Amino acid sequence: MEYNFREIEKKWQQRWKDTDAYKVSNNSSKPKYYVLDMFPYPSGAGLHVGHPLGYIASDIFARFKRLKGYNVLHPMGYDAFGLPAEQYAIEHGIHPAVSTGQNIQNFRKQLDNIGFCFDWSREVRTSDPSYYKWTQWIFLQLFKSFYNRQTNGAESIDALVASFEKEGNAVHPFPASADYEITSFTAEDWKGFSEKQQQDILMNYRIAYCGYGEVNWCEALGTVLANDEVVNGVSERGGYPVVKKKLRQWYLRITEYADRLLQGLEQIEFSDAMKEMQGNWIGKSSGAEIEFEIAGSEALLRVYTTRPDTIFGVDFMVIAPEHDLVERITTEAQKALVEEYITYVKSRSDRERQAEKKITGCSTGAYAVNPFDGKQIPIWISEYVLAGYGTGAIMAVPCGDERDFKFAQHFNIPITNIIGSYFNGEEASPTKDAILENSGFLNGTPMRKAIDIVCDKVEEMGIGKRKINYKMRDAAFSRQRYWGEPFPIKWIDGIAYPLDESALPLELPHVDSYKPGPDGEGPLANIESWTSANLETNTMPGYAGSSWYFLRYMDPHNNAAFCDRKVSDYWGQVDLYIGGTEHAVGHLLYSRMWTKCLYDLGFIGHDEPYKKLVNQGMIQGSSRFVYRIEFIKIGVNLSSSIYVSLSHYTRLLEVINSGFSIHQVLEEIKHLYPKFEYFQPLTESEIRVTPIHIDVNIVDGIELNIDKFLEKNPDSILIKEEDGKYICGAETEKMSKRYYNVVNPDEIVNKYGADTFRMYEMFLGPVEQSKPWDTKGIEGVHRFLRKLWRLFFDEIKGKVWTDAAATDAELKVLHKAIKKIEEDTERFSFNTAVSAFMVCVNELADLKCSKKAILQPLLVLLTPYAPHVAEELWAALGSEGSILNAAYPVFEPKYLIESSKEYPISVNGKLRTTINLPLDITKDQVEETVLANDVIKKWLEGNSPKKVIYVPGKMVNVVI
RNA sequence: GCCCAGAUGGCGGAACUGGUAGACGCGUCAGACUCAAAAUCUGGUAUUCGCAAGGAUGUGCAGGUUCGAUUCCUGUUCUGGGCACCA
Repeated sequence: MEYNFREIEKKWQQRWKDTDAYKVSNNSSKPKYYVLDMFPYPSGAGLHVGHPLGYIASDIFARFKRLKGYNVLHPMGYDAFGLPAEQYAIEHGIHPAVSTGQNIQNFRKQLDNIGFCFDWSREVRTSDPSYYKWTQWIFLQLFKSFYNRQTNGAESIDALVASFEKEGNAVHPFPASADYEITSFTAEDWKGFSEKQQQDILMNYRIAYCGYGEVNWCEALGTVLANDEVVNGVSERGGYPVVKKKLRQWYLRITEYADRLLQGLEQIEFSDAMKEMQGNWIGKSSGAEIEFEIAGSEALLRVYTTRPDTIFGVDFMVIAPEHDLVERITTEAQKALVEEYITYVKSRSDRERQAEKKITGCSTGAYAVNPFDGKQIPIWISEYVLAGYGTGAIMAVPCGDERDFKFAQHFNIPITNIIGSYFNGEEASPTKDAILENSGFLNGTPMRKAIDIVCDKVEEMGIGKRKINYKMRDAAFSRQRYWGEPFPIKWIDGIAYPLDESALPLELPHVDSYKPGPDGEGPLANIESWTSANLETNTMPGYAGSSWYFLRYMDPHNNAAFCDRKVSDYWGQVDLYIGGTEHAVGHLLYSRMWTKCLYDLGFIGHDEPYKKLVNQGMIQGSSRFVYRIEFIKIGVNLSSSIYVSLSHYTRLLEVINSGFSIHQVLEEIKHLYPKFEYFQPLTESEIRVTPIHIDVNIVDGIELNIDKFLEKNPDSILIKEEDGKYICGAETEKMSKRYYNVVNPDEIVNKYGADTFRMYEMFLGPVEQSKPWDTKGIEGVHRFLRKLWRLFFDEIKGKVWTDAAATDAELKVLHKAIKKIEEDTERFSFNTAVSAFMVCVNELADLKCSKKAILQPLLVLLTPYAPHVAEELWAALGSEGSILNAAYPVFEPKYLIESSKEYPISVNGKLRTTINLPLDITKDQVEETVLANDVIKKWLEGNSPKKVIYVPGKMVNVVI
């Protein structure tokens, strides 16, 4: 009997399906455990080998917990709204619902091949009206709520209205992220306001609110572009210019939750790195907001600084180019320059503005006045100051800040040194340890003390106040797109009204065209019936549905609520959440915020969604390149189909980079490929050798499969290496369709089986670690499973396992494995657990042990890792019931007790010999035994030892 | 540019709390079985000097702490992830 994995896996997958083996109940006497994967976006490229890494890990853990006696919730679904489906629709005219449905079917088939224990009866799809009904419903709750700073939580907006009617906004001043023309009003004011005014004010308090924000606008395409669709300042499609444009947008007031999101991190098990990333994203800082007078103007310049102590070192001010003041304060002389600079900045993304090393800026010609010494400070605009952070203006202290320093140097602005020898004139020093100099009344004061002194002073003078600032901004929550949840909002006379909850779901209407609507609006603006009903034409972003899906799994078919409170109280937090770090600051923050909102409003009983998070590494693709020679003539690419092998590429690159004439380069090519002919005019054009991604599946290692390549690219000329091979370049990149480096798990499952695939993905390395995909080595895992099989069945003899009693040596092997595998599984060290299985089976094979008493518990250990073969062999042993419900074996210490151990003995840290010592030996006895040893005596060379270091169970070191 | 992480043989990786660096697997070399191949089994395999016994070197790079550092500290290089409309 052979190990026929294809038959076995098919059989058990069918059996599990037929018996609903993985269906989970919301009622159980067992303790609960919730294992969740970040659900996938069902892309057209299908599942690639990177997806299952996390799924296999969570599957192993879910199965492990089940064997340990827990009621385990382990669901799966699809994050089905998103841009790619819409782009596909624009290009191919296929409705996103259709293509997404097909992709989901494909994903499901691929997932099923791997033998996961998902409870598919709980599947969710965010694009399904029965699901997004509740996304819309939750949005309405956020719209109808405000953040009460008195009680630190979300509350009904009705309570706010009641307070306004009684005492104006004295108790509830505008939130930090509000933007309204007045800052305070009385009860009388409120009652006198028009409906529109009242609603505008309320909008500034709502947790889900409407405001104005900048988007990437592409005039040529008439549409808003995602950052992803903008490459080097132009649209990815077509290469058209992209500029910033202000549009009406929905937002979530996540800034009000900044502190709670920060504090919440302390109670949850995220990695320190993850907590740090979230903390940095929130970016809490304390400092002061200070107002500077502007010479010859009524206007005041408000800056935020974390270092008020350096106020005498301010040599210039920088305000964001889009700052309101720019227009008011720019002098006549500077106007033209400033306008030119602003046009330049408009074409640049926030990222570029901060990343570029190039220093740019422009003086406004205006001067601010230092409130303490009256010094006139020039005001500049520069792209490195962003309008969205702080007040959009900074006071620049070049001796203390590197970027300010470089700016001052570049524009020849004189630098005041206030930190004495900490500043050497070569580079800035952000020290807080200096004693202040050149600082008026602060001279001689340590910087740390000066911070408070200046804060007190500005508050006393009424020109500023202490302020806590957050880097985090409110979350943009609308897209000018089709394929997303419609907002349940109606606009009447410029006022947003929520739809009645009974009208939900507000279904996404069919459109004839996915093209954008007028004035940057989304495709919904093209629908007559939609606009005439005054419905909001924006849709929600991709993260809307994923911000609460973990709750829907608990109660997926509930039509009366997003999740019954009793059910969410039973399952509570996700005990283990597995997913990539790429979601560190997006999804993970948003879902934490939604959870807190739902908690505040009393809909659920916990305010952090995830108890523990494990970040799986990314399985990267290993891309392959061929190198094409291209001739460029006045912007026209004269296409060639000559591809050079890697070493020639390196050589040509060298020639081109060292400034040789095109003629010489062409000669070089001719040298490689004598048949190469070129026309004289080419000598006036430019030549390039461009790496081009090719399908990894037609490359063997780094050697191109020339036949397959020529099949796809006929008429190509390949300039090969001397040995006749064409060698490709290689690079590690994200696995993606666009890089042609996607490896499909189906092929591997088909060749080696799901169990081998599962164990191999785990064996590759730690789950948390990123690594490029490589099938080298999968044979070893497959061999292990066949070896295990042979402990049960022989090709000739058939059944070889017996009922004989196990020996102590055999029990020792088993119990060692139980201990190691259980520990490793518990701490997510699945790769070492797989190794432990291999060691165990090798040892059993050496002992020729085929005894049921040993093999049966071993199979239970194996179930989470290789469930199909474990079930099959379990049944073969004539065991009762399904192995899925077996009890996890308990390791017995008595089989692992050792009386003595071989210790390494070192002299001064150098290993010299080993000695067998009893485990219960005392420190003194160790010293005595070791010093009496002949080898050690020799190494001591008559010296008396200074001390003997004995680490029980580990080693002994003699120091002389 | 900013934030986070990683770097160990020919390759993937192990070393859990500062204590024998290289478990386990791949590859490779040698051998057994075989007419032969596949499969399977046995042994070797960090580098270097040596016939050997044995020695020296060795965890990206440069330093530091320690009897002892892959592990801790400082600096640095490279690679990967994120940077607010990809998901």
